[in-house]
Amino acid sequence: MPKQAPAMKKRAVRGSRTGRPVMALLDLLGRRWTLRILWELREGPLTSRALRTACDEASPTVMQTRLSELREAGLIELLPGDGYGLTGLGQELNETFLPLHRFAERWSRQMQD
Amino acid sequence: MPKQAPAMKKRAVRGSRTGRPVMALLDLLGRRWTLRILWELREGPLTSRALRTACDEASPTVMQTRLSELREAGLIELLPGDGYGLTGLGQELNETFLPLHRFAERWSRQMQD
DNA sequence: CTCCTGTGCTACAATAAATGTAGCAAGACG
DNA sequence: CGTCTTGCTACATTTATTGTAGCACAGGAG
Repeated sequence: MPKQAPAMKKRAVRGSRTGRPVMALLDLLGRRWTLRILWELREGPLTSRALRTACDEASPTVMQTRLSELREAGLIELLPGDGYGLTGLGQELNETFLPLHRFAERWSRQMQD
Repeated sequence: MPKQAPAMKKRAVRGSRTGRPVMALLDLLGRRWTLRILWELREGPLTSRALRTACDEASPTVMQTRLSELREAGLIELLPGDGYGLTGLGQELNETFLPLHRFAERWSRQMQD
């Protein structure tokens, strides 16, 4: 079991060495399913299995990997009994993506023409 | 479904079949280097090689793949002489991510404590 | 207690994606 | 011509993701 108390010990987020936090964040968010997981949690906590179902049956391997990474990053947390939920920081990040839904609609419409 | 000209030809964006455009967008943005590319273009066009340099020497293979995908998605375009630049739609999307930089700073600070 | 069910999580082989190195054709400039 | 730089590709190696199966643990019935 990869027990690692402090965040980012063995595998730093790519770009974190550049000293530009936004690069580390972009790399973290750029991993498969990460954005989707945060998105699916926007309305409340979900169990790991409900999350897998919501994410089009993503494999449990990568799902657990992402959940660990997001927990290390302090964006989500495991609430005993309720599954996974956004932390305060995670909610803050998610609000950044709220305009994304509206944009996606416009984007999709423009792509069909 | 209406005719879709060049976009989404052989490999549809994952989630596009759900009919929820935001899923397709999240999948597209969730591919490696995609967010970073959009970010690096925020202040103006870059040639493909300058873009590779800016993106920590990402391999040309995946860089070209991403550039093609982003072009198909109508978010960037190849400006002869100036390299790659954001389209109007791409700029619009990028503005969605502007608060990300400020958030990343806060996030990084909180992670160090 | 035993038998369910659901949780978080892991092993492992197969497949898909990304990397690293090299190189191409086309255009601009000398 | 020769030498740049551009966008872009081939290909073998390495890494990430998938799919299937399963584990240990914690309630709730029965």
